[in-house]
Amino acid sequence: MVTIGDVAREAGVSRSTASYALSGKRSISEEVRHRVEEAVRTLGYSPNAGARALATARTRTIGLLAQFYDDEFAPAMMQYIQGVSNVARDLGYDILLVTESDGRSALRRLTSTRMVDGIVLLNVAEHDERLPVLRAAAQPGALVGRPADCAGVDVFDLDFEEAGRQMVDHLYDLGHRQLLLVSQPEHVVERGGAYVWRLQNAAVEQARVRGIRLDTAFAPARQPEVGRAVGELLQAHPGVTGLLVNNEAAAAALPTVMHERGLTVPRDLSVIGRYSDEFARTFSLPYSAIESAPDRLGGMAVRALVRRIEGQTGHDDPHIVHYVSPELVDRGSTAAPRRRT
Amino acid sequence: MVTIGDVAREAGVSRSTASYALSGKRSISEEVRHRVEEAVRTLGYSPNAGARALATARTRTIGLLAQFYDDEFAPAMMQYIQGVSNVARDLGYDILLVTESDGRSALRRLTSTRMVDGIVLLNVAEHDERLPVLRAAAQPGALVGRPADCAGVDVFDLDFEEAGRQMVDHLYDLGHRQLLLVSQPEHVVERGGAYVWRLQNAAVEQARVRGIRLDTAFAPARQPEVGRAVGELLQAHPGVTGLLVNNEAAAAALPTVMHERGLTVPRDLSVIGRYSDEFARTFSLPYSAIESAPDRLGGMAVRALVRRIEGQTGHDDPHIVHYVSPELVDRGSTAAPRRRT
DNA sequence: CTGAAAGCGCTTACAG
DNA sequence: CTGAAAGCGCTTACAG
Repeated sequence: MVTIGDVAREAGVSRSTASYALSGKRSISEEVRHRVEEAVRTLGYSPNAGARALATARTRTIGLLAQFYDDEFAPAMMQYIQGVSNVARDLGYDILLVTESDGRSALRRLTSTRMVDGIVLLNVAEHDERLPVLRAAAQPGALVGRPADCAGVDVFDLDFEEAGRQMVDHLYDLGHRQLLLVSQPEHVVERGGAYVWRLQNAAVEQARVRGIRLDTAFAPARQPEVGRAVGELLQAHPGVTGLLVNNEAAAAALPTVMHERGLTVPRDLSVIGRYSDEFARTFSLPYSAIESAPDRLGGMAVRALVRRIEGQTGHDDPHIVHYVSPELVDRGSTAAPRRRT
Repeated sequence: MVTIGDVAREAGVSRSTASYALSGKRSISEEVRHRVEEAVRTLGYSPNAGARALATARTRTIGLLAQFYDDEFAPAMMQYIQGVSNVARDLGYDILLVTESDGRSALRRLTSTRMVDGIVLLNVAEHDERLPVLRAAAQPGALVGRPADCAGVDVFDLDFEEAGRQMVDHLYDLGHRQLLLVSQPEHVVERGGAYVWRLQNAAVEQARVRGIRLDTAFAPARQPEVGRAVGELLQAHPGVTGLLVNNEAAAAALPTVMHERGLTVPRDLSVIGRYSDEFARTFSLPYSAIESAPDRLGGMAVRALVRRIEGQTGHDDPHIVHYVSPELVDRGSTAAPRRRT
């Protein structure tokens, strides 16, 4: 292994000079800098990450904690990871990806051993058990998803309340008066997936404000159960003209369900979902949807995190709680209802 | 930050004794070991990863290089990553996930700075440009996917030739005499996705051996283009009674295509794919398929890699090239053909 | 069974 | 503008 000592010898300077020549942290004569760079090239030197981490107390690595729950739809997760990963790289950081089920011990391991300079948490629950660990850690943290208590971390999330209102109003404005909202499985809510009821509560309230009817239901997150469940829901709610889908698996199953029941969108039913454009493409979903912007949210979280790591955000600067405003991507799956209820 | 020095002082022993007490690398009196463990607990000590890496020349981290190509189906990738990640954790390793498009420079960065003890490569191409870098590195490497030259690395892949033969024979045995194989987009092949033509060549050859007709076609990897393409293919091949699908996106699009054309499986068409069971569930695919076993392959790669890292495999021990035998998961989508050609 | 010391490969005040 | 030295927090031969 070639070390900075080898480089220094080859260039005929001291190790400190070699180090400074490479970091640029103090002025170096043009000639020496050149000799050092030359030596680096001929020897094929690159600094040892562990040694540098030890000396600087920085690893240039970010811990990314993601969990793949059986009742959450895996393809939807992937995009958050990609968003985080891409932006991190742009900022010069690598990603330590942890997917183990015991997030608390994983988080403790990464932070207490100083493997990482900061933490990004995905699948954040209302009362996330990883949060106390994260707050106790020396490293800063950024979350995608909003917990009940946002103290001590930067938080980024879609504005699910606004999303719920927007979905209701969009259909209301078209003339719909009887709606059905299909959410993630109840189990997600119980685990603390607060966004589910955040969207739902806001939708229910908005329906009340508008004076229209909105029924709500949970549906499984796995195929093929979800398809069957959605079919049964449509059957049980014959008067519904507008369907809101806050459940990726249900959205993915919907084309088949509609086919089977001989229904056409938006002629027989207006549909509006909540998922990303990438997700829509992957599953060929022809439904208008509130864009969930996973890559954008992941990227924002990393950027805020790196700002804290690098001290551009003061240690006492207030933490951010940022809501991304929902945007409706129109794919033509909504129209005025054919029949009035 | 609490160091091993603090632990030693608290326990009233030397730093080396504290270290040995924790590592168990030499015998320690029961009493001292107890005092050290007590000190660790009261101080909340955990070793600094960078310092340990520097002293031991081991990071207990594995680099995982994955690329998300536009023309490969992202949900299919995810499972390899999960397989690698889960097994790595079981073996006590963390995963540094790299998804950047320039795999060569990423690989160089990870290996030359000694951030990782070994490398797992996904999306391996026939002439993968990352391989020369990997061979030149000090760390061992394991691949999921077989390149033309397997020297210097451990290789794990599905036996795509056997898969092709098996798919043909399965339909042949049922009485089919006119088949169509839909593969990944030609672009994947051009980039070096050799498994595509490996399966195809073997299928073509097997059809020749059996004396039956097998047409081949490429299809896009994105929705909705792939659905349209598959529909047109079925139209252009009216005599076909058996469809082989080596293209995840095409498989995912198929239910809709069949619906649109009013075709029933297996009454009007027998279908056999090549994808994982998890993938089948995610997309509700009712088609029998050769299991692509992504988690198993990923896990095998990590296990072999760790064996090399930890020196259980000698440096000169021959490298492994392991083919997983294809297994057909029967979902009832094949039957004897209704009409003879 | 235990301790004092060297060394892993960097960075960065301190001195000139 | 440059060098000698200390220090980051570990592990592990060396000595007893």
